[in-house]
Amino acid sequence: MNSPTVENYLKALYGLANDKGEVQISLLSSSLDVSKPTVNSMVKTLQQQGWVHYEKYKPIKLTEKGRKAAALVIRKHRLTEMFLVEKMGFGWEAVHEIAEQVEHIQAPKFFDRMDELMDYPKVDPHGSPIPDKDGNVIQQQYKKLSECETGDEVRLIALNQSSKEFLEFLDSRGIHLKLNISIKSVEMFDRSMVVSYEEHPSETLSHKVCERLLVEKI
Amino acid sequence: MNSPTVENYLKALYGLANDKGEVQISLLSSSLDVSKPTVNSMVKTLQQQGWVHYEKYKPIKLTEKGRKAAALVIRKHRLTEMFLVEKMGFGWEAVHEIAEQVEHIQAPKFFDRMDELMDYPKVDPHGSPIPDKDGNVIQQQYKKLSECETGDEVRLIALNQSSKEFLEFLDSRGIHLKLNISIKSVEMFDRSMVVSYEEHPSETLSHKVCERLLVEKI
DNA sequence: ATAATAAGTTAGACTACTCTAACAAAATAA
DNA sequence: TTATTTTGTTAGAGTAGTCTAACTTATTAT
Repeated sequence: MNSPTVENYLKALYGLANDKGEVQISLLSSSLDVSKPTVNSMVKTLQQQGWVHYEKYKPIKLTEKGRKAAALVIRKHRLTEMFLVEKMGFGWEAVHEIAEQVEHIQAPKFFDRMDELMDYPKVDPHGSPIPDKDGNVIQQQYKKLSECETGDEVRLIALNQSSKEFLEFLDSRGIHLKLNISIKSVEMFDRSMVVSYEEHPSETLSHKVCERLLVEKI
Repeated sequence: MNSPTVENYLKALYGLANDKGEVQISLLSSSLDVSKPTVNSMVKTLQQQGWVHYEKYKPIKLTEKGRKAAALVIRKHRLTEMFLVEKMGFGWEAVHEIAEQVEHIQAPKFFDRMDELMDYPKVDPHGSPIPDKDGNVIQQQYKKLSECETGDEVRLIALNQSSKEFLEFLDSRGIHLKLNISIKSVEMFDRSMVVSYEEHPSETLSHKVCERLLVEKI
């Protein structure tokens, strides 16, 4: 149906959209690691096929059809990641690369079966929500750990931009989803936080790290 | 690494090779459903890349490098088929289409993990051998049911050209791998066979069917 | 042995996706 | 407000894989 290339453009547009749902050509270009002229011509094609709204010199915006198609690609990606972790025993840092390929498979039954075998998970191994079959996403309520204060008791529910390196860092500190964290203190100087959790009575986390940990108060 | 297209050409060449390991352009053309000029030009490319031996007007032959690469694609295909049946609950008639896509994924760990989870199966759901990681295949000993005689007791170990329709036909008769079959009689006229197995005291199988059932004597 | 048929090749074109070089428009800063 | 920087566009080209039309070589049948 859609080529892997088109699916990748849609997925990127979905993820890069700002509050107005708009994306600049240069952002898409750097994000997909293709040249701006390539993006420019591809966006014209996507526009003709009804995936995006686009006018010269204006930012790109997904159409409703495009938004839904993008969500379904993300659904395939996140179901795959969850399957790889839950049913195949991969670590959460290893699954993104494989899912980047598996997400382009055109076989709804394959993904539906994964979904069924996992008993319809709501989130992927990084806490990101899995869109439903109609492309609807349940947006969770969370705040950044960096926005919390001394004395707060929180639970880790998702991650922000989870790169392989970041995930390996979290592994090394014994940090995982659903972990309960107590904030011992916040350093004024660099906004780093001293926190405790499980067998770790005192760990210091930089502001960079705290911004990527998404939590709920408990 | 290799494009899906190249992987498909290699796989087809492997499967279509005659006893000398040779394949004609027109056979590859009809098998891949692309035109002969397309095959002609693609084969020149494959030759330059060292996948095949090829000279104008001569049949195509895989090089050792090509043979191994083809076997590894087939390995990915058959591991996937087995995984879909054993671990995901698909029927043997549904797995080929999905495996056709999954086989092009470039992630050795993914297939190694399937292999491990299934405890290193030797054959796929249709009884075809799964090549090992070096591309070596253990060729099984079998004969066609059509070559057997009245009174023979045989066990079904593999299928020949298992199309979706053929597999559904077998399902409808309760025929599955490892089934023990007794040959009651062979009809001279059309070479159909009357056989019995399990709860089926008498079933007639056409010569076409019997040619595709690969068995061993017991 | 020649005619008919099948198989293979060449030439030229097309689509999808990509690039670089050069230039134009928009946004930002002095 | 003008100069500078960033962003976006156009033009032109390239690669992988595909096609049809026309032709040649090889095989098969008479």
